[in-house]
Amino acid sequence: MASIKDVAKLAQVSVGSVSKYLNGGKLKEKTTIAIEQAIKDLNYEKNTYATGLRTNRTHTIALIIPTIWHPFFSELAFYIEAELRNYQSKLILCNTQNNYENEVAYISMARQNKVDGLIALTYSNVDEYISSEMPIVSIDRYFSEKIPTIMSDNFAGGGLAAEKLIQAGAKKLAFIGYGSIYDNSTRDRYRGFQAYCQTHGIESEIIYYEGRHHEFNEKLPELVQQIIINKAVNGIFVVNDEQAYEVLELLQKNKVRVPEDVQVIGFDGSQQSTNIPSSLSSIRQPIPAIAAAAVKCLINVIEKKEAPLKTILPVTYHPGATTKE
Amino acid sequence: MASIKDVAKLAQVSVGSVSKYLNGGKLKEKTTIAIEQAIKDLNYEKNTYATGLRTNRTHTIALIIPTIWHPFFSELAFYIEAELRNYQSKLILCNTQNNYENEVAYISMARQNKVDGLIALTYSNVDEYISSEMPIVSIDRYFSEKIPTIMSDNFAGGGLAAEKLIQAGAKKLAFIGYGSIYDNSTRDRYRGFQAYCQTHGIESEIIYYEGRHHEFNEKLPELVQQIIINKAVNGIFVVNDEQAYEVLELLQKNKVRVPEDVQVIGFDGSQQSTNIPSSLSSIRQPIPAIAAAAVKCLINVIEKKEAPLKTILPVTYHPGATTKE
DNA sequence: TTGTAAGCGTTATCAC
DNA sequence: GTGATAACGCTTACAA
Repeated sequence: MASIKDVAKLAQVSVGSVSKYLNGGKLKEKTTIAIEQAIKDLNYEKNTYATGLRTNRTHTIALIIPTIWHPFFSELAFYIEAELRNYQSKLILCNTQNNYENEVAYISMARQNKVDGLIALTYSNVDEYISSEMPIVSIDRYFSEKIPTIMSDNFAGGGLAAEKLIQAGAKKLAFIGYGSIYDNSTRDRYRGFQAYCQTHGIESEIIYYEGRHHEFNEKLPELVQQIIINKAVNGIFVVNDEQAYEVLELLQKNKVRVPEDVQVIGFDGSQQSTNIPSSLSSIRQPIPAIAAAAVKCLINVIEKKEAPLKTILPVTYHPGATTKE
Repeated sequence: MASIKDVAKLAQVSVGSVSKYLNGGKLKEKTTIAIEQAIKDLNYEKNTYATGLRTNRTHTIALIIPTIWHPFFSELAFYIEAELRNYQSKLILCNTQNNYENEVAYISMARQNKVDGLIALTYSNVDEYISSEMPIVSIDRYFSEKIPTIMSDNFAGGGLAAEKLIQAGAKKLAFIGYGSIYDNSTRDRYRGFQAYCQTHGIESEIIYYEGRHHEFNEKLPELVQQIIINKAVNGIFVVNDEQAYEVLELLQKNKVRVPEDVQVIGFDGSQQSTNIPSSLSSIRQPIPAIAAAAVKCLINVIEKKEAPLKTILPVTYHPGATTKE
């Protein structure tokens, strides 16, 4: 592997000049040409690690998500990676699998100088590991005053779901969902939902389980029975698409027809790039916009420029086959 | 950020000793304790870039795929990333978006010392960019004698699809698919299919389009009409799940009932980690095994140990709602 | 405009 | 066992 020294020698100039050339400095045309020729001849490529060691900038950022194996996160990762290319930066993928140790390990990577910064989507309490030194942007979860956060307008999304269910003829509504203690975004979903119902005098149930995914899933059959049988609910807003599919299945088991008897709206609306049919009505998060905002924000933090502490992006309603009309 | 020098000074030993400690060498107990204390006090972490510069090993590998925003690739990436953790290595995610320039850019990353090796899933003709110096493992595509390849048993999968269609009562079969000129894996799918049909005296049509995704998609409506209307085919094996969904949609438009009139089997069978209902019958690739084999193989190549040049892994049939019984 | 040389944080090779 | 020290490939003053 050719180094900058080899280039300098072949071009008969100094390493300083080659370095200047590589970093866009001004040189005599003759020098420039000689260097370019030498680079070509030697098939020279800059060693990232030497540069990183010297400059403390690696043009690599880490994306921390629960799992890439999920339509929402894979779409998000897709757009973030694409966006990073505009900044000549690479993406290190970190699946935490909701494992606290994994999260901490990945966050400490930043301290080892492996990455310039972090984009994190986590619901664990990792605050203490996030030093204020380290450039970080959070998606969906609000950490503290100092960490810029990008999120969808969950509150408005909740309201939109209620509105659409009512417009579609539902009379009695319910929200079903869960979230961690640190998760404000899912709370905002039902708060928006609730606010809409109160303002418009609509009967509604709120079922919010504070805890983990699988615990919630265990309770779900009972909850669904409850609101359908006992409460005569005919419009359900579910905290996310994944759980909405779960609810749909349970409704089917209970011989409830969707959308004839009960209508259902989910949240996320991440699409398959493939055309796997997605029939669920959903409140769609603006994933490309989230990705763009997160990357731009992080780059600004890294370069110590101004970055907005809170970015809230509008959601849209995406009708499917689980609502009428 | 504390460096090894700071640790040495605080522990009142030399940097050499600290380095030896960090890399598992033997030291007097007293020295060890002093170093451990200093590391703790200073919150010291090794600088990856200095190590990388010195050792030419970065514990980072790049995964090159068309797009992470696809169930098959996101499942693959999930398992690869998880597997890499066993080797203390990180994953850089590279979406080529089927763009040749992107692929080349990512491959050249390896030469810049940014990654120890590459796991590539690409159908472009990037051979020339892949120097023999660089550790690389290919998934699904066979490059050359020198590059280890991991693939599913596509040939057997094709045969399995034919067998299952026949078992389910189909009488006249067809294969529909496409692939790039360099793509042998999709070819093997129909070859296995064809071989089964010939061996068992089954009437079959093979439609294989050599070219790109979107071109094939344009032709698809015509092709489907052809085999349904003119050829009276009642069992279709489609080259992958994505296209199979496309075919299902076209059948529906043509008022053909699935599976009553025509049965369909896809290929890939990647599941959603979420429970989005997947109703397509499919030949499932063993994604976790592919991931494990690819990582192990790459690590061996990097460490200049023996690695198998060809690994072929068994597929399974995953019945859904698009076949009878 | 160009060259020289120090130094980034490690590892590794020597002596001691 | 331990301590100096050169070297990895690059950037960046500073000198020429």
